[in-house]
Amino acid sequence: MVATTAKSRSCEERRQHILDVAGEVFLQEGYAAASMSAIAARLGGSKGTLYNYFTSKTELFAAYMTRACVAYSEALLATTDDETPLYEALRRLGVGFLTFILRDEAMALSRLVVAEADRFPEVGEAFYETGPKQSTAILADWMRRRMERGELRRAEPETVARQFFALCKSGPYTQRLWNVIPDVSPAAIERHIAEQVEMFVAAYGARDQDPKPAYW
Amino acid sequence: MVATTAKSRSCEERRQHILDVAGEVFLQEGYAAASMSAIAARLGGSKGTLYNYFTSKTELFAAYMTRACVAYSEALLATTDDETPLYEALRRLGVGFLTFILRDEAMALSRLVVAEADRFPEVGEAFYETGPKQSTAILADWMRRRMERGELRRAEPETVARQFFALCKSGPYTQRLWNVIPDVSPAAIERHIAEQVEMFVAAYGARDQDPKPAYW
DNA sequence: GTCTATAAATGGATAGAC
DNA sequence: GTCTATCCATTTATAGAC
Repeated sequence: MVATTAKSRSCEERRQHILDVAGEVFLQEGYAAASMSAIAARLGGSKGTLYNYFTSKTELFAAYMTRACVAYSEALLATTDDETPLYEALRRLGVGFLTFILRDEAMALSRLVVAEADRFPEVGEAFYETGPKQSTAILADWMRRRMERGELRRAEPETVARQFFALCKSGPYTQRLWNVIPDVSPAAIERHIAEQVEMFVAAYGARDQDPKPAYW
Repeated sequence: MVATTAKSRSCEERRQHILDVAGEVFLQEGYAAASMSAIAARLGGSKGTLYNYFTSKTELFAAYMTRACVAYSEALLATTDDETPLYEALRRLGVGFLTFILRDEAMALSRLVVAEADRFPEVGEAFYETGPKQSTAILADWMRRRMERGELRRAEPETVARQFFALCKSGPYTQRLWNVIPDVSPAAIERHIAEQVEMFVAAYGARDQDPKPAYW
């Protein structure tokens, strides 16, 4: 059996590899500035091959974005559990979420979605459906269980979940989006989340239960 | 005295007019897809003229963006006053802010800033310095005065201001950024802000003062 | 200063050899 | 299926007439 190079694998594998490479260029250059020539060059192949897998640049872009958005959404589910005390659980959730969306790749994807949502409505749609919508639903469920256990005041769980995410995205994340700060240290993430959890619990925490730990 | 056409005014006026027209194209097409030819065509002039005022496309873009960001920031100052009761004042602030950033032009500018902040660091910088930074400072001052009057709990005013803005930007604004909702009605704005003010006051409102009005 | 015309390069997309 | 070569439109930027 002859050894196969990375290029001559199965059709589906090669297609996925093209999406990987195209994604790098799209994330770095943006849709309009990313050229099929550049993608083919980085791929090591030719434009002809590219057009053999995708009939146009728009199709290639849409294919990459939908795949990327699905992958983006599959990371938050692991951080929610029902045993950890409220303060610590919220802190972990916030740190995990903020760390995740602050990765270079995630930032670039967010920028691309925002930039092209107008001209490619299916991109914004795919991102929302697979990312924020599911994350919010998962967190809302978690909030609802904490409410039923009397740890949080009764309120609309969806709204509460959205507010928590919004608070996490204030500060460092937003400033990174505008590129006014170069990088965010883990310590800065912890500090920011601590502030947000503080406010969140002040608003929704049940008064006589699960008090703020003494070591805070 | 001969009548002057719109084109033959003073050099500075003409320059400003070019920035107006270029801005329309940049906001609609994005930086990379906006061509100097298209701008010249919409201007009614020629590319030669364009290059007489700006030596390159990047210079034209940077000039437009810095001007646009300055204009963007001059709208929030009017809505803060110290006499209105807390609930009503926060509601007005929130509705005014959200209405402002939801305008088509403001949305397009935000998209462009986020999209190009990486490739044009001065754009993100100009936007932040003239917009969010000043807005936050103004609101923080206002929050501090409310704290001194005992209407809000003591806390870091800057942090509190950022949190309030973040809450306003959750929901409808974010969903418009991703283009998953077509438009936001004034009623939807009021409803969203009411929810956010509710949470904000629950977190920071002084317990025994300025209670939530009965008609809420 | 503003125009027309054009240069020089690059874009997306295709044809045809192998 | 993948390559080389090429078409044709469009891009940024410039040259030169008026």
